[in-house]
Amino acid sequence: MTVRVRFAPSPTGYLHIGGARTAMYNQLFAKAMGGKYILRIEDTDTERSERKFEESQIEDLKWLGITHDEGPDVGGEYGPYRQSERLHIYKAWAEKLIDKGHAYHCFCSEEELTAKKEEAEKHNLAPHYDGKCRKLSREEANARLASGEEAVIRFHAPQKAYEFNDHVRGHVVFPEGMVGDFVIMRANGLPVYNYAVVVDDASMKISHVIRAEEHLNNTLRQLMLYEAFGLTPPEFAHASLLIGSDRQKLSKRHGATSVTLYKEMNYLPVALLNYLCLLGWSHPEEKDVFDPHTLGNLFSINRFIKAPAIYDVTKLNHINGQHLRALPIETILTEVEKTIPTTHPFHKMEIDWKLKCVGVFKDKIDFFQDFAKHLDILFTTEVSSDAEYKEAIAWETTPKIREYLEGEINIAKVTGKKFVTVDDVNIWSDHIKGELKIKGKQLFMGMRVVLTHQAHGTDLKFIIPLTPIEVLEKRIKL
RNA sequence: GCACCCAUCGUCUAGCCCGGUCUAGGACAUCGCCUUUUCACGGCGGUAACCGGGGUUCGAAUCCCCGUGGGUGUACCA
Repeated sequence: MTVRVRFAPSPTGYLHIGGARTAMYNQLFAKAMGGKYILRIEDTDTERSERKFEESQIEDLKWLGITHDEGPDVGGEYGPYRQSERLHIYKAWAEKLIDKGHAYHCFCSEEELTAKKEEAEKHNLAPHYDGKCRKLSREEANARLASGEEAVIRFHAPQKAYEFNDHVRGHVVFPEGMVGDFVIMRANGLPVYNYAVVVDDASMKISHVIRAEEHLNNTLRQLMLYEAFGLTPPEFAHASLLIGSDRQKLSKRHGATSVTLYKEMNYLPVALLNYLCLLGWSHPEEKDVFDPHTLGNLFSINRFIKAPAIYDVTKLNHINGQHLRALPIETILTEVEKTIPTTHPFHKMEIDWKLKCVGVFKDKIDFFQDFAKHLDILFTTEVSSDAEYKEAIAWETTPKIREYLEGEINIAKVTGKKFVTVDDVNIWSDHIKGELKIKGKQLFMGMRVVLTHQAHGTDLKFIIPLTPIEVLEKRIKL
């Protein structure tokens, strides 16, 4: 059997991270099985659907590297891939259902329906449709339709138990009577989700449906529909839900939930994917930093976890740092430069200097934009106000260090040096140790405080050779 | 209300299907130590979990039942 899977978002907003995860699982599964991954746009909710959201979702998917084999933008032999363009199919299939007696037109008004529903709820009964219009003859229904009366098409739900084997939930049983006759075609001629999904999945030859657990209950209606059409349902895998720290389904109020936002915050797409992949699925070798795209056959549908996962950015940030550090130094430079203000002296430096600079600071950052703030130690002449700095500057040994270093820096300046070298720094500390007899904390902190105006920071051997001599000169005089 | 699903460190999880090798492993976070003394990276180590109760069994995180808690669904939304 050829594996065909799909991701079917509604273009009612930006791509949600939960959706991105589902899309990734589908694509990964298709790749592992040598199958096809299809993108279908479920835009039957005309009130909320917008083309711009479809476009932005496709763009975000592309940013994440989740590319589809068939879809509205790339075509394919099972199109169209937008539900709004498949209306004739839903209509035709609905006619088949009516012919076979599995569906019927329903003329009940909304008021009538809500009244009955409230009544049922009052008696603690399931608010199922009572089947009033089911009793209408075909002729009668057609006559009312011809007279211009509005009607929906309802599916005659069989009253019996259904069961299926879910790849992550196992054997799931839906007892008899869970749902009543439900609407499959609205009065405006548009199909309802549970129906459209079945028609599309069947006609697009979808073999496996991998989606989030919120759809588990929907499977019942879909099973009924497959049965009525005389079709074999696809295989199902309901992955656990992504939830917030309050254990509720992840939504906007939980903070950044759209992929677009992560893109704007400069997250690495591979890091987002990596983190999302691990929420509800585990690597067979227990790896936690990897590129999901390279998983290959390692991606197994058997490694989904049933329990919902709380989405928490802390670990995502760490993974982002891991992926960032693994990047070639030239790439980091390019990305980092984009985040530094254009007027910053960094941009005027030589390429070798920049590369060295990135080499020194990349281990300290999880995000490209964190780089810029580390640059202060190389350029600023401001003085730290923290207590440790004040303490070190007040030691009686510190002025001696300052005096000696001032001379050294002047010599360097006069000889035309733009930067001092690592060797210079080593010679300085040797001199201070040997001639000035200052050692230990007084030595290192003293040098640091005098040369950087800070009590803490990266190893002096790395930062001093990167600091412009004019900056050192200014600092030493203070 | 009813139906379905779920339940291992604070968080993500391994182990559960095929009971013993689990005094429950890893990662994030946190705490401590190490790396010519500071920050970071890294390394080492610590704190920290099988929801409760029954049962089956020589033996249960693993199998069964009940309870509790949480979630999802119950639309002419998807």
